[in-house]
Amino acid sequence: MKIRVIDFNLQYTIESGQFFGYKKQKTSIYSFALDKQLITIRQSKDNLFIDSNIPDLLSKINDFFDLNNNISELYKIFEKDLNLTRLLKLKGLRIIKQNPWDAIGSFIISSNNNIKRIQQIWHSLAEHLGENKILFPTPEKLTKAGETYLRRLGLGFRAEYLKKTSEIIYKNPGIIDQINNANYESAKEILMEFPGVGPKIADCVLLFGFQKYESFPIDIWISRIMSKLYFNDQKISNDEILSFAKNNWGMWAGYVQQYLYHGARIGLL
DNA sequence: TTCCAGGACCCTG
DNA sequence: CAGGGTCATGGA
Repeated sequence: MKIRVIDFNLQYTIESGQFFGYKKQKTSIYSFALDKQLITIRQSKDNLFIDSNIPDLLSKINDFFDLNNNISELYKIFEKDLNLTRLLKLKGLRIIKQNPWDAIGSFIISSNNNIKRIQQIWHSLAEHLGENKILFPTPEKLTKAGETYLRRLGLGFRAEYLKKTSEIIYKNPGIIDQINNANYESAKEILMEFPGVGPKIADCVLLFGFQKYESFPIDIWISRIMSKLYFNDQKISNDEILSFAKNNWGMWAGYVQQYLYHGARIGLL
């Protein structure tokens, strides 16, 4: 199937460290699970070519890649702020809409880890415990697998966190809806009660799993680049960065963050 | 060999 | 509240 897209870049979107459950087949050909089925996708100019027979594919692609969101407002922010003008080179990068539990589990794994190994662990979990060996395992599967099993898959100290958080959600699945229905601040508080979830991972989960676009995850890359761009390379607390992001970018803060993160990592800033 | 990775957690001063 | 050590693992 062929889908025409505007303001979308598949490579930037998939390879900007927000999503780990994909495999890159050749240059710029990706496969991942959409609606519980594996699809293969590539982009040529303004066309996406998708190998899949799942029903209602168009709306699911639009939903997953946030294609109904008009991000020209984001580009205006970049044009007005000279610190951000270079980020216009990343046009088409969008925030992927992930399954909430997938996002929680994925970013618990991300703690003090590198992207390559996060992906390795993600796929190892999927192959050993996930449905059809392609989906991120359910809370039930991870709870019953246990901490020792997860350690053998290479999770290290994160095994305890993932097991305990899985158990909480397995016993109280309604908490996902609670987070979804809560406002940003309340949702973040709920998430941070999960073992292994602090302020940064909570913000990632809220941004990538719950589409709360005002969240602004601060890792070491964001901390460094924000200090450089807006605070004269001085030491700056995360709280000050958060209020700066909220005041300047509001509901676009999450998008700005993702562009800053990817831009910093590829040496654009 | 040493250092680091999309941090969280715990303990000190 | 700020600042440090610790936690597994593998790649550079």
